[in-house]
Amino acid sequence: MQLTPASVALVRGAAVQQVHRAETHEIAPGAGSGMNSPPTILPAGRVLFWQGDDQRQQIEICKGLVRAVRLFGNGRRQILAFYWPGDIIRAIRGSSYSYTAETVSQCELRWCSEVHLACGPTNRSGADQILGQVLPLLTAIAQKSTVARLAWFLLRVRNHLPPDPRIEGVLRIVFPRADIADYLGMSVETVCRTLSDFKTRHLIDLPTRKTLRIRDVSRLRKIAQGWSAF
Amino acid sequence: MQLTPASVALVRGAAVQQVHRAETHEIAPGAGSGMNSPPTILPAGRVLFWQGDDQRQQIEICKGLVRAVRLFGNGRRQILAFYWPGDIIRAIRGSSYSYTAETVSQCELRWCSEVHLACGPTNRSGADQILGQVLPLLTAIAQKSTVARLAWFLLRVRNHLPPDPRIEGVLRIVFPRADIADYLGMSVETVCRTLSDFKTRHLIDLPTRKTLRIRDVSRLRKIAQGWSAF
DNA sequence: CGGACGCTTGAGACTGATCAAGCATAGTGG
DNA sequence: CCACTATGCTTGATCAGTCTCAAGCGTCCG
Repeated sequence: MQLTPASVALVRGAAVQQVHRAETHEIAPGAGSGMNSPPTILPAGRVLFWQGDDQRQQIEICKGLVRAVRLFGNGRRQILAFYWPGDIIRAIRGSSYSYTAETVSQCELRWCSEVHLACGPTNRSGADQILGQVLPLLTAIAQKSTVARLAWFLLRVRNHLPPDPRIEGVLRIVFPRADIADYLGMSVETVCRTLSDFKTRHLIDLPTRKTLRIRDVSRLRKIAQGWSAF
Repeated sequence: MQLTPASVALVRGAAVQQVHRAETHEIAPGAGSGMNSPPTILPAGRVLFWQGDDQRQQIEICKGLVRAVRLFGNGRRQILAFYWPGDIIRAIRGSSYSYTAETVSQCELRWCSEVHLACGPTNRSGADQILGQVLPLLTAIAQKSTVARLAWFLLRVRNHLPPDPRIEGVLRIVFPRADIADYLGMSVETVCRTLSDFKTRHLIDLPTRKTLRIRDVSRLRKIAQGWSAF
């Protein structure tokens, strides 16, 4: 059995941290030198850093998808944000309210020193960055129905999902359904059912389980705005 | 009719901002001088600053209660945090994801320059501060039942609520039920019902509508942890 | 004293979670 | 290359939890 973070989280107490740390990615060589390290390729399901770590590096995502997640003792988790190619992860240092970063898919990453990017256009603190992600999420979860939340989510990730090379206009869904569920605060079953509903209503297509085509953006927008189911 | 922020929010578009600004508190004299201004007393329901304002001052709460809230066009709102005596509000500058600050009860406030407090023990950015409030709230709303959320809330505010001078061990609930509802993402009716349930189960007392006595902290803690109703 | 507002309780409907079963897909080893 | 298996996905049935609508009550303030 391979230990994925999700399954490991079912274990309680100190053992969690132990196993967790065992599979943490070793920081790339030369990362602390002030120069950018060369890109690193990581498979899916690897941890970049743990919540509570004193993370002083920034991580640039060249390819792939990374999720920011809070893990709880009862096996549940809350995904706070997704990071897409071009994003730079700035960790929250010295805060008990930080998060764990994991690769969702295979990733090409670049560790870089904090100083190097401090003056760039993305000059925001890690807290600022996460807050910009979490505030809309909070209001979506607190105020929208599951249907509206999922529509909102699809519109948000639409511009980030990589296109499927085989069919024009089709996007590759790089995350499992469980990630959508743990991001939007709903069950996997409801995610599936609602996606099927969207398909039935010709809002989207699901050519395969891992591909998506958005057919009616404007109607999806209307659904995403309101509370009501449809 | 008196225009409270909540009722004004029912209006749409530009008019909202207009009326809103009309009742904004005028910044205390001398606030920008680098010296602390003398304490200011404000009645309940006044706005300290608006979401999107370029707020460069910090506000120390000497007495009373302030709420951080995001207002939406459809009349809904999401309360992000409460600030209690001793707290210092650091606004989020230059971010579209900032918030509005309003007095919940009569308040004694002190405007102070940002520099003055930059080296104190509360040396955290505004984003850091809000994030520390919002992350636990997000996970509470996303993962707990309404019952667990309310128990969690009561335990959180317990140490901040001012004691009622008349009866020993009784606290004054300074916020209306609607504030609890808009903070925890539930309806006012559910807040009422759940409080009544807690009373029936001897977890709390409600001597009057505005007073509260917590009778069984440990049982309340158990309820606050789990998803299950009781 | 009257009215407005906030609080409380009830009835009903409906959303969404849970449990359960079956199916598709990708990965593995013969 | 083909079973075989593990995993993730999908759909159905059921029901608890929570919202909505509605009505009544208490309290505060003019």
